[in-house]
Amino acid sequence: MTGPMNLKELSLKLNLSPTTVSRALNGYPEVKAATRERVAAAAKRFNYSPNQRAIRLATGRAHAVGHVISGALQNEIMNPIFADFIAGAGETYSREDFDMLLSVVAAEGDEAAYRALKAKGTVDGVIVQGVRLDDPRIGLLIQIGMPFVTHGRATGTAHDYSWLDVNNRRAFQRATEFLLDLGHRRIALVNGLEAFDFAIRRRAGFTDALTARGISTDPGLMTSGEMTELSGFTAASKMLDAADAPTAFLASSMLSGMGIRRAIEGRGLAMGRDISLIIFDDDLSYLRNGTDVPIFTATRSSVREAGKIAAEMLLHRIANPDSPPEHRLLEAELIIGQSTGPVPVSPRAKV
Amino acid sequence: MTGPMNLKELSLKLNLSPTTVSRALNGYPEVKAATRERVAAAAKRFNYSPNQRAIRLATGRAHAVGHVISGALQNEIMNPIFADFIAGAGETYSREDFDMLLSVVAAEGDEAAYRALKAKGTVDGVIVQGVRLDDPRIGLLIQIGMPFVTHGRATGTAHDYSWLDVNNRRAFQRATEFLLDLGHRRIALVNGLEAFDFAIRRRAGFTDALTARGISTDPGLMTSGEMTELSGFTAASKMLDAADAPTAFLASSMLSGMGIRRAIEGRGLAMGRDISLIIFDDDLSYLRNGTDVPIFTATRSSVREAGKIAAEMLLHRIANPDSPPEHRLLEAELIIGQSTGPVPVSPRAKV
DNA sequence: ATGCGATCCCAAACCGCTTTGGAACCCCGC
DNA sequence: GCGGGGTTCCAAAGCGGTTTGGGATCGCAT
Repeated sequence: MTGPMNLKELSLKLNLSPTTVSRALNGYPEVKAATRERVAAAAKRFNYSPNQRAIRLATGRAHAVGHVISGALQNEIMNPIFADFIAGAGETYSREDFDMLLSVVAAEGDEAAYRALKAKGTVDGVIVQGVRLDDPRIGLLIQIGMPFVTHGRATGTAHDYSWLDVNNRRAFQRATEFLLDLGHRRIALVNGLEAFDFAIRRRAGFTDALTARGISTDPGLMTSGEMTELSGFTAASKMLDAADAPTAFLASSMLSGMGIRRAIEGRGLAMGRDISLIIFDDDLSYLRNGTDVPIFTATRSSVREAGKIAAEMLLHRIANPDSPPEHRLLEAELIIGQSTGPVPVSPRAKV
Repeated sequence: MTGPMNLKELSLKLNLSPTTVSRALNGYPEVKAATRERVAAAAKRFNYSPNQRAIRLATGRAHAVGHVISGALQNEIMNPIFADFIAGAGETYSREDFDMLLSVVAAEGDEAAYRALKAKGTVDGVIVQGVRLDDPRIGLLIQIGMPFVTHGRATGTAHDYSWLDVNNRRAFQRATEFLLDLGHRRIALVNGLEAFDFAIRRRAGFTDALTARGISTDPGLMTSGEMTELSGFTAASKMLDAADAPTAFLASSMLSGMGIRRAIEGRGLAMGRDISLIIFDDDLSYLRNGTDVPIFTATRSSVREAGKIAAEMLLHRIANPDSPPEHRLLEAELIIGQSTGPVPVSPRAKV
């Protein structure tokens, strides 16, 4: 016995055929209960675990799903969000005993990557992250017949497909309304890159809330960029130094929110008193919004949980390829922290 | 022709045996150049790409490597570092056409995960991240005969094994010396969790430099914890408010450094003038240390690059299982930014 | 012509599992 | 005592490649 125990050896020891042993272990009905137990016991005793490579060839299924991380996303803030999303999805996969394949490909190499996954047969389906406006990947995956679920919707796509998304529009609408209710009128939006669909929806929610109250949107109060601490800092700095500065900010991420806080405090102002701030909190496992009491007022939705659910949807889709596409829209909750307060009565002193 | 083209079909079209076609495509010498070209052309024309499942079974190799993310690491700052490391490793894998398997397992479930990877034969080797003191995984992997490379060394292990590490000790020693040369004498260390080996080495480098100059280490100036913004903030706040506060900080991560900066600036002090700060910069793709000019003085070593190299080492190891273990020690470079300066002549006013 | 080593190609075994199409056996009713 | 219907098991044919062990064919020296 050189290599690990295999089916044939095991069946020899049991004086059974490989067929029966296989069936016993896989729960097929045509095997006597007593035999099944005998087989199970032997399998455990000899530490038998079936060779996945053989199973995959025999069944024609990869028992694995792929996540393609394209270069376009590597350099952006998506990265830490990806990490948590993947961790969440990974939980589902281990529970269901699926493998997770990560493909890191150069920018614009994603189409080839999906085609390769299909041709080589290494995965049964894929999860698409970082969805853009009218994302071409959706059409491609439908065309090559690869099951998939997206995290985020693609505005402008005619196809029907399975997606999981957080209600970004509603989240930012509520956050804006909350600030309006506190008396704020000059509210700034520090958005993520508006090449991504989620950012567009967030802006829509923001402007929705403003126009509903008859407040005109000011282009000088809306920026879009990578969601980093530095970009948040520079965007907020510029706005705070301008005439008619905003009294409140709405930030698309925790990291840019941290930059905005620095800009606020660097001007001798107090966050939550002089200037209010609401962030979108992806509930990242290493970027907690405070320990007990939340620091930032935030619209929160766990991206890790999203990963978990998206993976479940995909596995369901793989098991039932002909079922109609599913859609899941998660609502973000509004968490009241210490970064918001009523608009100051007297306009703050200019710096 | 229902499914994708396979070897047999292709060989029929070419009037060749599957053997010859296989050999032609895989570059074996016993096939005439003309035939080889004919085969290659046909393969391309019919869009043939060999079924990975079949290759894996036939060759007995998985052509994949695994990364096990254990629960112990999911919640900590390791996470974003992991992400970049994995992205780097992923580059190597795609270049070499290997698959990367990510297993997310519950805390303490990692041993079982490694055993399962071995038994099921889904990977040819693994990369071990987040190495701890005398890490038990090293012995385990040697015992079950799974090729591996670690990112970080495990002090206290008797085994010889392949590792890649950054010279953490030297990096922190140099950083400390740099601060000493600037005249600082009260230097604080805000370290990562000292359950991890890298943190222990960093502390060693720190104390090495101090004692070499005859400065005694002050336990009140050394903390260890998760490398988050908040933990950096609280640690620095406490130290700055104490009598005999430090004039300089050495932080184990960008994130905790950002927290320290906030504590400094929140006290009306200027970073780089009143208080100096050096961070360890993992050069994370979404946490850049400034765009043009570095913000923080830092010891920098790209964790992404480390991932790339570690993956290369592992693939080499898989291809040459009997080669002796390799060791790679990367040196961090000292980047001078705006967060350090000579110690202030007059002790700063107490807050 | 004959022998002989290269060169080029092929038939068939094999990797370790699943799955199809029976076979053997038993129980039962008529 | 025999046909029919369950139950329980098995032999063998895949899955789609790789790899072993030759078999032709050819050029060339003998």
